[in-house]
Amino acid sequence: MKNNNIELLPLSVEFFDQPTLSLAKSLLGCQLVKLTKEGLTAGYIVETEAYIGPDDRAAHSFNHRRTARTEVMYHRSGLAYTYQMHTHCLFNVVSGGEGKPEAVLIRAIHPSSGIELMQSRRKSQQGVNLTNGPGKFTKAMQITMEDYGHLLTSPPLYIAAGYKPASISIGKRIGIDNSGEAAEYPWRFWITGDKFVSRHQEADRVEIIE
DNA sequence: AAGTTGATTATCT
DNA sequence: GATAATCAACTTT
Repeated sequence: MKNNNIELLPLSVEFFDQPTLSLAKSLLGCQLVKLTKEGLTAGYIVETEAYIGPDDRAAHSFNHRRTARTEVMYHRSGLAYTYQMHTHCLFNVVSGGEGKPEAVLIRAIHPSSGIELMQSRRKSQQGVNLTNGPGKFTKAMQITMEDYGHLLTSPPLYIAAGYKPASISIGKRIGIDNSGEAAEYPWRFWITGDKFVSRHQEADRVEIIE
């Protein structure tokens, strides 16, 4: 068995030029590709969350907190925003365009290429635990702070076309209990029924794609 | 000095 | 499968 990656070509930068909520949905089913010296890893994006600052209390850019850390959120759509959370690195796609600090957090991927390499990076885990969480797939794909600010249209890290999900579930975001009413916004999107989704909560709504 | 989440392991069902 | 306890780093003020 081998992994052929013939079709893993980057999407053009225009893809990222759409409203954040729309982009969060459009990213579902796309592939996230990371190229390293050890080889290529890729996976279908199966879970995303939209963060729409400065009015979104859960966003790092809430209240226009423009700092060294959030700086990249104020720039062009399609850049990578990575941030460190204790031992984990979390990965976001910048959206909203120049001057609007918005982003889409990628929470889970479904491996498509380089699975053996991912497993070697996460020895103790197998099956869905390989990549079913925002800190898990970054480790499996070796996405780090070095990717901060990288435009996602070229190696070593980019978004490629994937497949069109049959059904998208929509619900509340995860892990933002302290964010007031922002915690209720239905800004989490996942591919209905995919095993690699990080948490199985009830959807507020399910959209069937034609 | 305070604020910020997710991964892992263990335990019990 | 679900839940609870525990562990770990960096950014901003």
